[in-house]
Amino acid sequence: MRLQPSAPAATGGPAQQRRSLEVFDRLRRAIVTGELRPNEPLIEADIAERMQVSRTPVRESMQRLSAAGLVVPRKRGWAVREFSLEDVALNAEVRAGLEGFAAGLAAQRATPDDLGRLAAIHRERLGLDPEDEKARVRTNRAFHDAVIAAARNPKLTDAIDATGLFYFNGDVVRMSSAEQMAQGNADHAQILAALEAKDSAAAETRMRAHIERTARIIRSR
Amino acid sequence: MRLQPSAPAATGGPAQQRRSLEVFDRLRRAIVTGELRPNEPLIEADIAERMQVSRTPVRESMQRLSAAGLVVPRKRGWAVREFSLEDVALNAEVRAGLEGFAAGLAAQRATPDDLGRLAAIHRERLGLDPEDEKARVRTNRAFHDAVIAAARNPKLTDAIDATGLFYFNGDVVRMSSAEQMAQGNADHAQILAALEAKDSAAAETRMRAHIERTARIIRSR
DNA sequence: GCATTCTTGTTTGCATGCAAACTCGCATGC
DNA sequence: GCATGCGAGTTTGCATGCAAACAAGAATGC
Repeated sequence: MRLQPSAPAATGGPAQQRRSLEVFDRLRRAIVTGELRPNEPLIEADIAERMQVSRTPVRESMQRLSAAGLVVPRKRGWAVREFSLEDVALNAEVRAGLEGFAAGLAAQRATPDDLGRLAAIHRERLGLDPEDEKARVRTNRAFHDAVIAAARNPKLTDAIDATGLFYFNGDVVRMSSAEQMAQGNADHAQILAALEAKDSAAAETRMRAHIERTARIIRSR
Repeated sequence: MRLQPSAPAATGGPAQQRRSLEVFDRLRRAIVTGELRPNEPLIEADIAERMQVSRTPVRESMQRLSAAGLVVPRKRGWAVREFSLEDVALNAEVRAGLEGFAAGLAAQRATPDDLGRLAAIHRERLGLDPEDEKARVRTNRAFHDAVIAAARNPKLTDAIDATGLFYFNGDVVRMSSAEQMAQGNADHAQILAALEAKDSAAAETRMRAHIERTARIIRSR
């Protein structure tokens, strides 16, 4: 997940809300990695002590986490939001629509540079050791991000980021089998071809189908 | 804009974060209506006094406003985010993609009830006094909301809500002329027909075109 | 024995206190 | 005249205080 636009510059920033944002980030990470289990109640004083801050930054980060949909209000305080398989599938559907749309725009707007970058990522991916899970996830992300960036609409990028994730409380959904990886690469190749041909409709259709395939894999687990 | 999912039940709720959420809501309204001008710095103590609360709920609501993209961090504190015409146009593009996608899903999933509701809204709209600006805005919203609801994907609904609005700092973009209203109604009729025919592709295409038309009107102002 | 009220401890929501960071005007030096 | 440095006044970021809401168990009534 890309960081909120309000994240301060990495270095030399005004150190504005340092504690508050760090708490936000640590909690976010803890939730999406599953370290904090779904429905686990979040005790302010507890978190504050563990992170060596007062309750104030903890409370402020709760507001952000709530806005991001990662925690939900309880009668008293907050609890970790539970992401069900159904949630993930619904998200995947939205993402299919959004990323498909982005691919369609990218077909119209991608510069030769964009296309070169995409082709390079794709080539790297083809040469990958199938056992290297990390590299597979990274290059897959890179491919999708590059397509989204080529759509040249920052609002669209935000919207896609906001849908979040292909994980639910820590269990990353992965294209585990070798065939699935081959299928994914074939999809990417088709998408890339459509972008290079500036065929907007094809790019959209193929990206949508590519993500819907992933959604189906999730549903069938 | 629909309220955050974390909004408490209207009555009898646990009165949880009453002040904090009220401040959020009042500020949100003040920003989108333009009462608070773009780039206006937001002084905590000032707002707190005006709203008769302490700085704490003000600060908490800032976190939410920031997450919603309505305020941006300054070197010191926060300022009202400026929505440029360009921002609105980019948003409209995203919305065209999302609502088009929603219409496509709605064509597959709308119940007879959904279709009845939509037809009723459409009929009401046709009989409207063209001078009744409020009713036009309201029924237009109702039509779009009904289509979105028929897509039966709450995440999609959230994503559409999050893109926000057709206003920028208070200036609602309206289909001002009579022709524009007629054109809008003709679009709606076509969309409705596609939904009734369960023609997903047509519903998507027409909804997308309908919103892109609005975007073009915005751009040309 | 079961339900109901009372009691006590926890945890929140909000207010306030305080030091540090920044702003801006003014004075001083060149 | 322009730049640089200093100091008073804001305004923030975070810590802490406090009363009210809630939860859970003990005591009481039936």
